[in-house]
Amino acid sequence: MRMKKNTTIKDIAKLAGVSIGTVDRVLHKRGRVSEKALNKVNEALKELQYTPNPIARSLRNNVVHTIQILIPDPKKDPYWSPCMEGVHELMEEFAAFDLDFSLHTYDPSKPRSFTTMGNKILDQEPDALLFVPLFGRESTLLQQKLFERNILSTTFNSPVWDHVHHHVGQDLFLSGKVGAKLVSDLVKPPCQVAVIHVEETFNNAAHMQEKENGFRSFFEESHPDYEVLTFTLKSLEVRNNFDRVMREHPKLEAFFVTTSRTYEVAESLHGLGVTKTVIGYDLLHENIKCLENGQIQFLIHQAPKQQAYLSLRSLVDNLLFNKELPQIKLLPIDIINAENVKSYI
Amino acid sequence: MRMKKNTTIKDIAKLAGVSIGTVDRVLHKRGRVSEKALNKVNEALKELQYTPNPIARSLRNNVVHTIQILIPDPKKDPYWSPCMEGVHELMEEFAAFDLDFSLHTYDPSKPRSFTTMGNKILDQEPDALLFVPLFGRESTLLQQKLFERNILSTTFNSPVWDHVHHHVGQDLFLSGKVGAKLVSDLVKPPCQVAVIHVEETFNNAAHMQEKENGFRSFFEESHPDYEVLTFTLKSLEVRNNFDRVMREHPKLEAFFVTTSRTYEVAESLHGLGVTKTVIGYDLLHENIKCLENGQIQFLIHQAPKQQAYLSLRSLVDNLLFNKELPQIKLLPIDIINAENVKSYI
DNA sequence: TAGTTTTGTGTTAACGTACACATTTTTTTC
DNA sequence: GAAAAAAATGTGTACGTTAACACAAAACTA
Repeated sequence: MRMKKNTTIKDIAKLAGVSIGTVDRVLHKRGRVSEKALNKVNEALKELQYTPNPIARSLRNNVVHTIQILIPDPKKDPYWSPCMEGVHELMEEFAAFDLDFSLHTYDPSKPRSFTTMGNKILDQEPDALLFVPLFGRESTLLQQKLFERNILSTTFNSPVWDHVHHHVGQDLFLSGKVGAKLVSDLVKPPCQVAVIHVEETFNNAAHMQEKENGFRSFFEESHPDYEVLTFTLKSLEVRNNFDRVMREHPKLEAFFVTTSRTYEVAESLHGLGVTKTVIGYDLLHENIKCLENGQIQFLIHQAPKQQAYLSLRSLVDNLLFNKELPQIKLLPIDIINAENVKSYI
Repeated sequence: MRMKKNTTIKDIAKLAGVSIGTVDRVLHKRGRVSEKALNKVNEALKELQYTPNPIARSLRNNVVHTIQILIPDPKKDPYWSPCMEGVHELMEEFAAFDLDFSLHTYDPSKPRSFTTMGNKILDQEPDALLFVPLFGRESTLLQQKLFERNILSTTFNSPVWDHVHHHVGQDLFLSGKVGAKLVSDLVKPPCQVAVIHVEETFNNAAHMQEKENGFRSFFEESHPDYEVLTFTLKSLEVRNNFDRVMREHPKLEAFFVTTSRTYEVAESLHGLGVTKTVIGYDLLHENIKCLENGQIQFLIHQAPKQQAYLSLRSLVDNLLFNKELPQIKLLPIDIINAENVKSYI
């Protein structure tokens, strides 16, 4: 079945009775075309519904694009290791293209390391930068500099609150509500439930706060007979001092952990010999283990790998094929339990 | 912007001290190359890590590929309408390429209409066919003919059990287990729970049976104090005779509906004035409404749009860029409740 | 040894786009 | 109305891959 091929500038040129050079000048609005020719070309263009062939175009535009990537170090926090995978997957997929990737990491507990690496990257004048804006102030600053220097950029995971250009992530407020809904399925009122923020340093605060807001709003709006408490703990405190929390609040029935350290809460509870409801975030190895042995009931999957892949992909599609960069892409909030977890890994 | 470009056939030729023609003959194993030249080229190939530029290749291989698509008619069953979207999305994305798509539908309740359309498609000798193999026997037959005629094909949603070539779908057995796990979270033993197969005609039987098997296995393996009953009902029976089921089985606490007609069960229960747990499949409009007003607790998302998109995408990637066609791609089993549903639509 | 086939090799023309450059046509200037 | 300037248009080449083609050298025939 040899159907019609797509129309090319040659077809347009023939129909309009001009040369391909003239058609090209019309297409790229570079002037030097008489009004008469312009009209004829435009008519032909409309009649044949021309769409440029992106393949030929990118073959011709034979430039090496440099893309830099700046994400938190997976060695410091295993949450980021799927991002690495996503990035590498894309890099392999596009290995045959003239793209020059460089991958940098920063310490997720040290804003300074973010800024330092950011500046180093700016010096290299890349075509595009993908980064995780963990720290609000520092990220806004970087974003501004990128904008000034006309460097394309996309963020993922944590949004930059001031100047959002392009972002891939999740609706964190809604994510908190999802957690709340699951809690309300599992424990019945009246009772106390807790929001627990576990983090070495209380950075990434906005991120966790959004989740808490969503969580609380669910109960305030439609389930007032739950009492919601909030605890902000360091990782060490969870492991060593959790008995105090339980002694002081014996009526706590469920725990909503806003970070990937959910397993620490689950393990502490297990260590204390109590069986409570625990809901948290992310498919870390430790979390999955707790999920499977019943110490965690649900996890919310933030799909870091997909976030990294998709955000990088949109940059690549833009550079290579001139596809439009989407402003904000919100990924689904996946609910994970002991059964469907297998289908996610 | 000025880093090393990827190595081309020309670089290989220069390093090996031969012409690009010779290199090409080596790459495509078309003979007419002396042993000496072959060795030199192979060495150069290894040294420079050559990967062919897929863009230049597909520009050169300027053929119109015809791809036919055969899916159930969304007018007969709205479950299929996201598939349409997925297909159209891909078609737009690849509009600029020389691909000739044609979209055909069949009546999901009439195996004959599947076979008829299938034969019509075979007559056109397409390069590739994407189809939903709803009917086991008929699909196997079509699959065989496709194989004989060397027509590329991919299936999605329902697997062909005999000759699986390439398939995108979900693990239906696991899907049933997920439903069971959710049921066990919401209703406490001892009690009765029901598997309900709702379908006009009992086609697609294997599909539903797999889900039931998974569901039952969960309880048999680890939760023996639930009693599982199975009902196979026509849509009309659900609407008119559901009171009989409830009268005969007053201890039924939860319902696991294996098809997208979950809302019919939920609405019947609501009509009878009883509040029970209902878990089912798919993000139909009606199902979402029931989810939001509490008549359905959970839905399992089969991601028909993604299935259609990804399966078609793998065909396109193969034809256009010679990417390998994956044998089986299993998508995650998404759990949907009244909150996270917003993030999926 | 001349004539024929086989085998190895390099050259070249596409594919569709984009842009520099050459060439033609039109307009301006004196 | 001829020369110069400006504007409009056409031509050629490159991007990397592929395959048909041309041509030479070697290997066979008779």
